[in-house]
Amino acid sequence: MRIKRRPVPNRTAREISIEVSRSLDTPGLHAHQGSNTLSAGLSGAIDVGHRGTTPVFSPTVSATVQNGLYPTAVFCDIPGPSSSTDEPGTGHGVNNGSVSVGMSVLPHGLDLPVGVPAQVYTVDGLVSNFEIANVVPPPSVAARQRTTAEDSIHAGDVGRVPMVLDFSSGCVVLNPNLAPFNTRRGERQGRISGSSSTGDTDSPQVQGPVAPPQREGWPFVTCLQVPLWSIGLLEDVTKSANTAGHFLGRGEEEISAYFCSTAIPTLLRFWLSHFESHERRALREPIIQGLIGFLNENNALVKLFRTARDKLLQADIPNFSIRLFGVVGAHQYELPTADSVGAIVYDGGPEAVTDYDVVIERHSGEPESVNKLHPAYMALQFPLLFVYGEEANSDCSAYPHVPRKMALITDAGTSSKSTDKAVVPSRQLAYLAELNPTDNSKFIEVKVYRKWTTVKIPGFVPTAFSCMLLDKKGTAIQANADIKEKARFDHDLQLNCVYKIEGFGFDRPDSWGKTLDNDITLCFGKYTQVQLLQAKDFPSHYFNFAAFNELNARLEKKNLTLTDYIGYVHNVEKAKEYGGATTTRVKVRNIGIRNLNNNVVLFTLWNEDADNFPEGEYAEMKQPVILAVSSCYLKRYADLDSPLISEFIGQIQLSATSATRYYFNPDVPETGELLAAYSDANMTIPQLDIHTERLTNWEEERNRNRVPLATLLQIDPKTQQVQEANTIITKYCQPNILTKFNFTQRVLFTQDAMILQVDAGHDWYYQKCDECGGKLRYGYLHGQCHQYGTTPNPQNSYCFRIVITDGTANALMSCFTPQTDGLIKDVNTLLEEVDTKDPATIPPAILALQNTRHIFQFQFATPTLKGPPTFILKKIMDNPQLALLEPSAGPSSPQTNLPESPTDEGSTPPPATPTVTQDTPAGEPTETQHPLQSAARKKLFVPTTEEESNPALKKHKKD
DNA sequence: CCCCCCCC
Repeated sequence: MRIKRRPVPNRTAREISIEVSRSLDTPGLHAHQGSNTLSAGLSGAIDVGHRGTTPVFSPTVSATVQNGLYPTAVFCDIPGPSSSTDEPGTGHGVNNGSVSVGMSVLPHGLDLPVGVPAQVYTVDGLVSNFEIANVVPPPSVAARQRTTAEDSIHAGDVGRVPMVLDFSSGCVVLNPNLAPFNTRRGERQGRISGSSSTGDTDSPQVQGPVAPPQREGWPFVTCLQVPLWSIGLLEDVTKSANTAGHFLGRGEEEISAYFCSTAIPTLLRFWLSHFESHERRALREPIIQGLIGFLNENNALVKLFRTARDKLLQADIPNFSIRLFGVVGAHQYELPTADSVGAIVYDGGPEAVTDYDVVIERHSGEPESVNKLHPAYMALQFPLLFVYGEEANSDCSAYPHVPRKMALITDAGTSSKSTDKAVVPSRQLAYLAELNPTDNSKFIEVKVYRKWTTVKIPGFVPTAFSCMLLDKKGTAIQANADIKEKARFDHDLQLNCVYKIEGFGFDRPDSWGKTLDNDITLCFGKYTQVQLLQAKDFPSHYFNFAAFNELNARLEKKNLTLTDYIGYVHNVEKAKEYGGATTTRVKVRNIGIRNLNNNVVLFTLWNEDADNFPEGEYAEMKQPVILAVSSCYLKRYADLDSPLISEFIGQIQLSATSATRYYFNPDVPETGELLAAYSDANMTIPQLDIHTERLTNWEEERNRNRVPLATLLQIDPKTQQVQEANTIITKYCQPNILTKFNFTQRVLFTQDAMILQVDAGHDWYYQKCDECGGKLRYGYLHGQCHQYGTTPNPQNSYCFRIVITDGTANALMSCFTPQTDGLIKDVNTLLEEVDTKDPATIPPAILALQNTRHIFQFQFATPTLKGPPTFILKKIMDNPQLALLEPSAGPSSPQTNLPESPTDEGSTPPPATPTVTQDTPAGEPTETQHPLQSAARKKLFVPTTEEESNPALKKHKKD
């Protein structure tokens, strides 16, 4: 039953209770005299705060008072017969105007004034007032049984048997002398409205619960009003959280009939566990047995559920359940009239739900529909033990049945007696893993590890204060508080401080945005107590890192548990702003996180987080920087402009959420692993300081990426896939420099190197199609890129290969036109000079390049299956003037030519792919091709291998 | 109560 309630301070409660008393006079209530039932004997508890409203008290109270034997309910400040019937002889009747109903469980001191309410605080800030009733001052032990036994209704029977429990003697006695009250049986109404206020003025006046119960002089009071469903739940939940969860859905709870008397011993044991030993001693076994027996025999709800169980066991009633309906609004403090609560038979069909509020089947067999708001249901909310509110606040909706607190809070300062006695059952320390939603007797000592504001989307409206807490064992749990409490908890719970926390509730985590994998979230509320500790030895971090290869599965599984990830900071982009006045304005900052296998995933920070990334701090840090990110939302981010296949499919993105926090070089084992691996790599292979941006300064440009050839050659030559090649390359690159990583084509290196040799085994020139750049083979038509009837205009191009050395290693480099400008004269000029046009015969002018030294700018050719990487000459940088005229295919002006022509011969240079190979001219950097670049790339960023095998992909330009 | 993570 979930009822949203507001805290009601005593003063307010007092005021409200007056209204209640009026409503209690309504015939609708008194027509059912059994209304006393639920509170009979063990009842009479005044539930104020628990429901956040006003005391409710049953006719039992009146009866008791009238009887004069026991001071129970006294409604002061409220004119009414009840007050006047309070007999002086009781000596306890009036106590500061409070209502006293309940039962003392004090082992001694039973001369304490009765009628002093106990006030208990629920986790959500509600105040529950419980009072003592049926207290039997020792040595008298008495109880009265109602004299009227006319009621054939089971539930009603119960209610009219006030029970007196004398804990000092251990006796449980029915009080036969207790005058029946409310004996007038109201005509059964087909429909009972709990809120009705009409008619039936004949009903005995019931004194409205009134006085806001105030605690005075009672060190400890409790109430034995037990919601039987709570009893059931107590056990049920213990046995099976699932059952309990189902059981307590929202609003209306379907309750299995399983629990009846069997749960009671459990309850009592549970209850007893909260007493001090000396108190417990007084609660001797006979008493317990008596309680059990009493509840079994007399509690209307026990009967109700027993009836339900019996019904359920009847095979001919297939669709049977009990429904307890939530009571909301002003009706919640109305008097329980338990005799109207029979077995609640519910047909199970949709019509049954809509056509009736509740269908009650009495033992007599007569069905009766009852308004959902009928106060009978309030009886179900009267807790015996769970004085802190099974209901608790609405934030803790998932476990409304779970008692939030067990401790009764007394006001020691005003206590006239027994102030030295411990009146608040103390909680015990529990580790987070030991917490149980059914147990509120624990406190925790935790470090505030993270805190954030949970938001609701769309709109990102703040809904809660949230934090993640760590205990000493390293277990983590999330705690939430209503957004209204944010300021307080934000202040009281400081990051990385340790606190003792008690008085919290439990909830199920939201299915989305789960930060943790566990099934419990703590609920903090108004009465959550926080105490700063000077504790040490708390773990510094809690992560549940996903591996790179797990990300996809998590993504596809729609696993809404947020993801933690760790790796090297690969690169940090600047924050970019998108959108504008007409759309959504958003700031984005992407950070590449690379793992040990050189897989890079994107970590995205949004808006303020994007702005607040500590760029300066990061820049100061020693490389490499390990970055651990937490609670990220996994998604795919399709960068349609990216030439990488993986990005077309959609690169996996770790999108920051409000719960996300990130940590540089966190003190976790993974950081050590990453750093160790990085060091290993450093020892064997020096880091490449790669600059992807073209430098405008010539001198800088010609010195850009001066990576020793020996280093470059260490790059795994077996790499075939573009992506793999990229990651291999990035492995040797300094983090935080590369933002895109299709380096195969893009990264330009420079080196001062000597030409050792010209490869004589390779043609030195070829005829290149002017349209596609493909090789024109002598004697073969090349019509695939020319309209029929047009004449190809082949151009000659160098394609000789040279072996260069920088002193560290030798490398093979292919030289195509026009990138050989500056190295050798134009190919056509040379052709006119040579004696033979045979491309296999290397002209002397080319051989003369041997043993000359130059500044080469070059890039990787497409990795080959075998052998070390080869390179493509991009530019001779000996001479600045020449170079300035050269177009470039560097990263800032990516290669754009998409030459076609099938690679019918792998060793010949028909440049058929956009990828550079040692046999392929690495660019056709004519400016006119640029407009085609983007579209072409979008269509064509497929693997080289696939492209080569699929001629259809190679269409271009002519379209 | 549902809705459920922003960007190119």
